[in-house]
Amino acid sequence: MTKPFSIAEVAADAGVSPTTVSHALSGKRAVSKATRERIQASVERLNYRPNMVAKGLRSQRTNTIALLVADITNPYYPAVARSVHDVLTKDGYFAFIVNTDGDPTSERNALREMLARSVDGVIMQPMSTTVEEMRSIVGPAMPLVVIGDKKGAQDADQVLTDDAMGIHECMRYLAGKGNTEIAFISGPPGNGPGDTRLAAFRDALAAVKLPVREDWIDRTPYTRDGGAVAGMRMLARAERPRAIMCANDLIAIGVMDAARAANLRIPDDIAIVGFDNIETADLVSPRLTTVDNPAASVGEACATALLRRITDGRDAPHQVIALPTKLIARESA
Amino acid sequence: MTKPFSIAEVAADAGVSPTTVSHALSGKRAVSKATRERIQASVERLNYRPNMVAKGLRSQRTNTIALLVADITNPYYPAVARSVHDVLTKDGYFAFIVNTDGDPTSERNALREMLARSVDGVIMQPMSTTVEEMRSIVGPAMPLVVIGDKKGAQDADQVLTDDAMGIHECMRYLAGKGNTEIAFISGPPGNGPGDTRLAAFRDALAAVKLPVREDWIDRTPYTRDGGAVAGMRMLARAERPRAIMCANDLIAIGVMDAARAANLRIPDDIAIVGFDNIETADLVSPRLTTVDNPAASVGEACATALLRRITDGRDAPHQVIALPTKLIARESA
DNA sequence: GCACCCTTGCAAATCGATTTGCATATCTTG
DNA sequence: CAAGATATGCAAATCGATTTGCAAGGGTGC
Repeated sequence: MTKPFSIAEVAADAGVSPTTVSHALSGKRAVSKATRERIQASVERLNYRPNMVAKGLRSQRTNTIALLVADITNPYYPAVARSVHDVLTKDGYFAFIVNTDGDPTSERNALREMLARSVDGVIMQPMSTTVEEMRSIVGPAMPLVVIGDKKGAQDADQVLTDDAMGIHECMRYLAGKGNTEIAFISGPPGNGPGDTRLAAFRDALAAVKLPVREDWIDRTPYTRDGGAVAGMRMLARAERPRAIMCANDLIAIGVMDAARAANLRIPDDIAIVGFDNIETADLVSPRLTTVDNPAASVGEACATALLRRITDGRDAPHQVIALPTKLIARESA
Repeated sequence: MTKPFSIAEVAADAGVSPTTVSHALSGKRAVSKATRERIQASVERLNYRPNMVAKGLRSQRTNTIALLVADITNPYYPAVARSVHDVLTKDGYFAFIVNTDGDPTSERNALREMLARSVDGVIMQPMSTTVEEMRSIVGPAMPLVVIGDKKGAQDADQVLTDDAMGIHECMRYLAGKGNTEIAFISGPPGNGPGDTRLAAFRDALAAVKLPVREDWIDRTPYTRDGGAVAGMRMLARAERPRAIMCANDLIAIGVMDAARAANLRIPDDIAIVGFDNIETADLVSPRLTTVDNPAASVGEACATALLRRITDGRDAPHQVIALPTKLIARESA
């Protein structure tokens, strides 16, 4: 065969109508044992599987969801994607994974494309788009789970990590070791995790009674290269901080590159801490002190919340799932 | 609105028939300028986008492909996935990414599921399934690009890396440094890259006139943990090799863990080399000597080949794209 | 033996977009 | 100005599965 068999062919083969085949397979209406077995035999012989596109059109359910991330190349996202995948697969769902690069236009386009594809739901970590804008694109009925943005909880279910918790712990740790001159390198401004973490950083510094120096706050793309560039910028300042916290581990690794290039010892000359605790953080040298972001739990929570929203419908109460973060003290700070 | 608008609603709004809207949008039949503009205005006002599910059912083209990988958590795959994504997006395609864990049942199920979803094509790195079996599942018409398996080129387009090239170079390098006792830790047996690489290893040893010791050949899952386990096993042998080549970088990193745990210095006591050259390879300490597997080029080649196959149809000549690999000599060997 | 119910099966409508066949309106051209 | 060509629009069929409404066959009870 050059094309999968249709229900009509199964019906013909079994000598019944397509209706009966459908009922026999779905069990929505009784079908005599004899007929059912005959149909079953035909199904197996022809290797029939219902066409999900047709099914999706009729039932308005595609068993498909969208996972929108900034860049799958950042190891944090595969970890999320993997547990999302594992939860979904059990229920027969599959995911489109789309990279948006955190770009507002890409984010919106991706949302529109996914809507046009009738996905049953969307999981997204917005970088440049507010939850309200997202909602306005996908319409009020689309199940939507947003990673890590407390704002807009009325427009979407939320899975948020308590970034402030880990960052406070981190600042206490740094201050406890005598660090008073601490910089922060965040991601690009917008609606991404960098903003949340920067805000938490400001709070945390205040909590340990340290001043915030605006000239020690920088922003750069969430990549190793971005970190290297911002790191060089930071370390080239006339007054240079003694510690740098970064919005994610990739930036921190880039800053380590910059520190090495500037012949600075880590952590003696410059302490560096990251955020996420990606696998690599434990592998670099010196091993990166960072805040653990439980990617697998985030993914699992997102997928579970989304599936629940899909089955419960839009009137079910909003879900807000908060996950803890914690400092992982290693060698870089 | 609680649901996207349909072509019928656009037609009603513009005061024409759905047919005319379709023709106006596709340009397959002339539509007077006035009508066309009126339709365009309605489209924009209602924010109409054609329903891809309906379109897919009618046209038998979903603008969707499947990317089947063993485990998206292995950094090699995100690198491939990213360039696949970038090529596809330009042409309005999106990808399901499915993890198979290299398990034969999962691989087959995934193929069947993707077939049922009418994807326009499949990119897969098979681990336990032959190309022939894959072809028998998806049928003769499905565009299929396989990563790295020379066998079965009559059943699918191929993107293969010349693993033997890098491995020969590596053995020459190792032998040149005086290593004569070299082990190989491969992946699970089946149809995956480990088999190809192990075969190349045997050839390469012979080429540098070194004997192959069967007790220095082991197999383990393609993960860091797998590498750690096999590494411990290997290093606990009465006669222990002086160098270990691994089927991928993750295994190599696990072997480094094992070496450290056994208080062995790398590379002095035990040289370790990996395969893939994932980002992390350059970050671990000591920096991992490995064979570069050009993931981005692989992804790009896969996506390009698949799109071409989709547009050219199944009678177009088979594509076999070979990409070079090369030794990246760093510190671990 | 009649009425009623339950089981089982089918025809037809539906989801939304595309496309073919047909019909009308407009335009050329000799 | 007649006739053929061209432009433009619509109704209906189609893709494949689901589901509703209808009907026939079989069985039961009184």
